[in-house]
Amino acid sequence: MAQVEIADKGSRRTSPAVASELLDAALVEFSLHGFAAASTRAIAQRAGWHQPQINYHFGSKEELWRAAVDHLFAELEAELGWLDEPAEDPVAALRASLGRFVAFSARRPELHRIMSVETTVDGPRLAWIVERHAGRLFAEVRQGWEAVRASGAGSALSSVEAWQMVIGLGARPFANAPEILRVTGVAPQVDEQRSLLERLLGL
Amino acid sequence: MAQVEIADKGSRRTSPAVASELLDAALVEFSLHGFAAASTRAIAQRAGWHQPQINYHFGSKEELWRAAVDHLFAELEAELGWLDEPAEDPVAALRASLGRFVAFSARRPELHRIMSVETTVDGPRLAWIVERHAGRLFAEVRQGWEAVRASGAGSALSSVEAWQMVIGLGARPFANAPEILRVTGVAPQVDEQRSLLERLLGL
DNA sequence: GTCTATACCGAGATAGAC
DNA sequence: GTCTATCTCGGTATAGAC
Repeated sequence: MAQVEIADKGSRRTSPAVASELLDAALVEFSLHGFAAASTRAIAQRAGWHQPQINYHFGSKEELWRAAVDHLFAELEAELGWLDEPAEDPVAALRASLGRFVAFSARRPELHRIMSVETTVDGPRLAWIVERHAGRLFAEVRQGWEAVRASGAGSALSSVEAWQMVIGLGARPFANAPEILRVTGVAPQVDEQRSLLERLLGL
Repeated sequence: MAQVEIADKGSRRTSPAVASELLDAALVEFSLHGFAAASTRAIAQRAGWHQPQINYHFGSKEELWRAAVDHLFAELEAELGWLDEPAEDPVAALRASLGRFVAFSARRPELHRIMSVETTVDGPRLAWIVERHAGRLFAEVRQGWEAVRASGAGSALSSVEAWQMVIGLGARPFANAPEILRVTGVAPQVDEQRSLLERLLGL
């Protein structure tokens, strides 16, 4: 194979991008196998570096996980670009955010995979991720949905129901794409999931 | 604590239920941590037996996993009680099956947890579970949904979309209940998820 | 068939040369 | 900062007494 799978023995490289490359590799491994089953050796190998560099740059596997999740949510929020929108037309604003969220979920299935695997048991990582990221995300969705409903638009659904639909139909299908493909024979598509959501939400 | 956490040292028990008890414990551990991260020690301890008995009764961790999944799907299919229904009224039949599925998913969140954690990567366990169980389940749902649509009832959705909704809104919320509770402040309820699904599906 | 003891392996973390 | 070598721990599986 032409691709380098691991740093050559005896060779010595230097790069300011080590941490960044380790983060990207960590996201893939953590999302595919979960925190406990992912190995720092596999992460380092995927990034083309050595395992002890994880401890050097991040201190521990747990801190690497937190840094990777921070990195991923930062990417999502940059794409959503909230906070600055004055929301003149709440329906158009929510439709736009929804479309960006579905596209992001398809491009970065790691986010929902990590959420899903790390949130079946109520442990410290769940508490951390909700307090730091997911809670704020839900608050934004709830606010957007209530604005839509107050304007007279949207289906007769609570914000919790709307949230469940966004996650269950806008993110989960891409995170579990291998399953859906094998079971139904078709892979989920961004446009179809988005239009399904818009129809069901009445946007 | 009154509960025995592990067999007492030096004591010696015998039971025809060893395998069954190990299966139940395995379902909990596998669903909470995934196949790789679950440990056979923890499974045996949860059941009150010793770790080598897993290899004695099942041969390997992998075979224990398959036996546990078989056991779980058998429970589901017994509850659904398909195959014998002549489906005179397709809407009533699907409504009834849907209600039973949602109730089962709440009572046994292990099923969707295992599906979710084992189906993000397209490995041998995904192929096994789809060919042996999930594929048949989808075929039943598709058949039921197409009968509903042919009778003129139901929302204008494909059977794949209906399937995604059943999983995403009828099973996932209970599998990830800790997350939903922390994020939204409310725990998913059987009646609410069922009525939400019936509304959206037009049943 | 149940149990103790242990072989063997891969994990995360660390020491220390460079 | 990067790398090799290694420590320690916990994992599955197995051997063999009972």
